[in-house]
Amino acid sequence: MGVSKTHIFSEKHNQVASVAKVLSHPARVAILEYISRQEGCICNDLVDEIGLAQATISQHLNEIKKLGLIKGTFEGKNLCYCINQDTWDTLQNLFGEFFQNVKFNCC
Amino acid sequence: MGVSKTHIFSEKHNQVASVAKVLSHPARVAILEYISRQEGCICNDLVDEIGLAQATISQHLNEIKKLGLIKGTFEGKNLCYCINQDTWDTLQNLFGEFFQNVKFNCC
DNA sequence: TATTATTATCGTAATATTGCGATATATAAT
DNA sequence: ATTATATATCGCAATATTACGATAATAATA
Repeated sequence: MGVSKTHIFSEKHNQVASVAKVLSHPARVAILEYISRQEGCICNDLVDEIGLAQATISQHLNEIKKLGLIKGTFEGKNLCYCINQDTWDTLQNLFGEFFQNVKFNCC
Repeated sequence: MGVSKTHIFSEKHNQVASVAKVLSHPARVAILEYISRQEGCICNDLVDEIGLAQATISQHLNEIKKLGLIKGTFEGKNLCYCINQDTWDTLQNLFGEFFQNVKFNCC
């Protein structure tokens, strides 16, 4: 049928999956790292840096934004995206805990 | 066009994305946690535990296996899946580093 | 070797993702 | 207000993922 049955899984498992989904495309991983290296990055730079069309970059940015991992503010006529530290910490912990728990419980 | 341009990204970024992809479905997150809680788990248990068809569980297991996160051995007539500690550690580090680096570099 | 139980694979339908060109919207400067 | 530049959204085509029933393969036991 092709439609994920998210309702049969726990809140936690769905959360981990949601975070992972955003990181499951190399473009988004690259975007996040690039943003973190700049002090505020400009979307147009990303188009050159990453090598995908502007529309595609915008789409990827939107998926990252939906998770709350980045926030953008206008500086002059450019949009400056920045890592949202609070969300980042939360998701890092969520993920770290999952990895640690599974490892800890393992046979 | 709908085909990911993995070749334009760095090895590291593709690796992170590959790991994340496996964790990007709640069923696989749930499977990994369940396996870690048992000492060796049986695939048939998973069908009851998770609530997806046997064929679907098998598919998900295969994707986890392709990453090397689990290994299965036969015990009696049942397949016992176990977390592959080595791979787990490696991927945990890969992921942890990415999270940490981005946070560290952030404005 | 036949039987039974477990797991994997095949085929297929539904849905989701990726990518891009075209176009719309938004902001700054003129 | 008009123009120029930056970013977002729309529409579409190609491909990938998810799920399942049916069936094949595998392993233990009778």
